[in-house]
Amino acid sequence: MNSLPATATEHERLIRKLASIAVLTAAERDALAGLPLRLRSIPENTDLVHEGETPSECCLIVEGFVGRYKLLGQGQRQIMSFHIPGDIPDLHTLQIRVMDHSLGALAPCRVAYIPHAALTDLVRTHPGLCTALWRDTLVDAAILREWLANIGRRNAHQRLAHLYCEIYMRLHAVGLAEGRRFVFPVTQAELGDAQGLSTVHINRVLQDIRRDGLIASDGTETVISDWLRLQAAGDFEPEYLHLRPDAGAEFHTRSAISARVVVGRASPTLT
Amino acid sequence: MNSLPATATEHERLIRKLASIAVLTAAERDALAGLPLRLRSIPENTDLVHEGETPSECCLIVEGFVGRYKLLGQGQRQIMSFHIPGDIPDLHTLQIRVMDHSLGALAPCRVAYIPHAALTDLVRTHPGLCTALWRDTLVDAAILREWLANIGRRNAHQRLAHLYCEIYMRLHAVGLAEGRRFVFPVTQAELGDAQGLSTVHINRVLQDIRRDGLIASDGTETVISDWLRLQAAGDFEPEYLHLRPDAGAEFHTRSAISARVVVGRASPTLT
DNA sequence: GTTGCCGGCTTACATAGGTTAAGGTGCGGC
DNA sequence: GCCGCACCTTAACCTATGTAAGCCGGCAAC
Repeated sequence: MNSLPATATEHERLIRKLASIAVLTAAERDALAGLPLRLRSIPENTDLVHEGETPSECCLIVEGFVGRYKLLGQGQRQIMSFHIPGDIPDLHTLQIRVMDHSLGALAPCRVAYIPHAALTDLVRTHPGLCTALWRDTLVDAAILREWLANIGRRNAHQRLAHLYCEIYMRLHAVGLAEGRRFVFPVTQAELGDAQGLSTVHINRVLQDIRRDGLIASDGTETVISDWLRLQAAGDFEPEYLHLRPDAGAEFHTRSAISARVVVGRASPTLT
Repeated sequence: MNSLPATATEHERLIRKLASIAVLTAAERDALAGLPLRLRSIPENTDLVHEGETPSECCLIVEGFVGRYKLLGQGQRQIMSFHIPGDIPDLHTLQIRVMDHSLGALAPCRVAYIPHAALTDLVRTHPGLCTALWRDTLVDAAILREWLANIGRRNAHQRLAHLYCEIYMRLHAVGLAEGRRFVFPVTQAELGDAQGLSTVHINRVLQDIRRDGLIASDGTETVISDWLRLQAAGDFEPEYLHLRPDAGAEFHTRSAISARVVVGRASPTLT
């Protein structure tokens, strides 16, 4: 339950996300800002939606961290994507009614539910938003393809390095990274289920990567210690994220980040 | 080059495919039948489109077999999907201009190119087709998710069994399987690149699967010898394909298939 | 303050699948 | 009728990663 008042910030999350992958007109931003939202808090390790359901609303993640996963025959779990604030991980239910997988909160979340009807109205009256939302589902698929390549053809060290690069860039693009620092509240077991590895091996490799000075973590936050070497280690090339060239720039002015940057001379440019 | 005359059959392929995942009105079928197509023959091992390009047409596969792949840093290749006649594997370029991967002919193909402009007109005038095409890209993504689970969490035997189940059902749904028999013109090296395995291991496992009497092949054609055990071996559940319940039924009347069914008492029902 | 649990960490051992290399087969080209 | 080239097959050996088990520290519940 836990109903919270809907303030502008929830809509802002969505607008930021869509603006990171598409150009939005003022009218389109207004239309998005007018969407009816029903807010809820979701505790950790709870499903937002699960396999087999045919929801009549979509979930906009406002705060927290969500994983898309399937449970397989032998009790194994495969996590197929991570979702961050601004994402609508079940947007596809607009077109494909029945969920073929589940969405679970990996950290405590605030979620805004949007009725399907409101979204279908929106895309009917604003073809540009139809394009933007379709595009969003396609970017999701592009990320999925990269994950497939990651798991299919890269070794454990490359996989993890690649994943950290991706998460960092996506958080950065919606203003959720400060310098090279961000929170990524995922257990080693979850990393294993996402990467097709055992938690023991995740632990081994994570330690290697930290020992090599590529990433560091102080409890809740993760820091990229050497962005260039991390990209090289992960064979990472960000084109597949299809971010607009300046995505996230507005959240990362010199003054905005200087306050909390702690490690290194982290510059906000991403090359 | 090799321009061929456009007959009704090319449009029919597309209509069959979309009808397998969505309900089409007569007007929508007509609109699809009116699409301008530019036909070409593509030899084996040739790219239809490749990474980095920004095509202004989409490719409808009329005949043959296409693979979507990426080349990774160390010269490895990951095949991310197989595409069959009726598919438009680069439909996403309508919304995301630049290709982040390549499409290559795994067998000699006949391909019909459709100008982006014709498709954007189509979706503007026929919202139902916009829905159907969006849905098509989402079904593609659903298949991709299943592949991720396959590669991430299943062993080589399960992966291959699962793949054969999927290919069979997809071909069946568009009328390209005869009983339990179909052509799947893919080398063991390509299977390896699709499944994240070496070709040596593909060979080992394929022989096991044949020895166990799950599939058989007589040169160019593949036969599913034991559909129930193959599904069990692959932990296969077809919901993720989001096929309409009767997809393919019209191509598989009793008389239509009985002529060429050879192995077992292959019945066309899929349970 | 104690208890219990979860998440991180370690170790010892086991195996699925990779690598390399070589021989076989069929087929299109000359 | 032979050559060369894809593709398949087999073998020997190796290693990345899995499995099973247990320890430790922190934190929430009582």
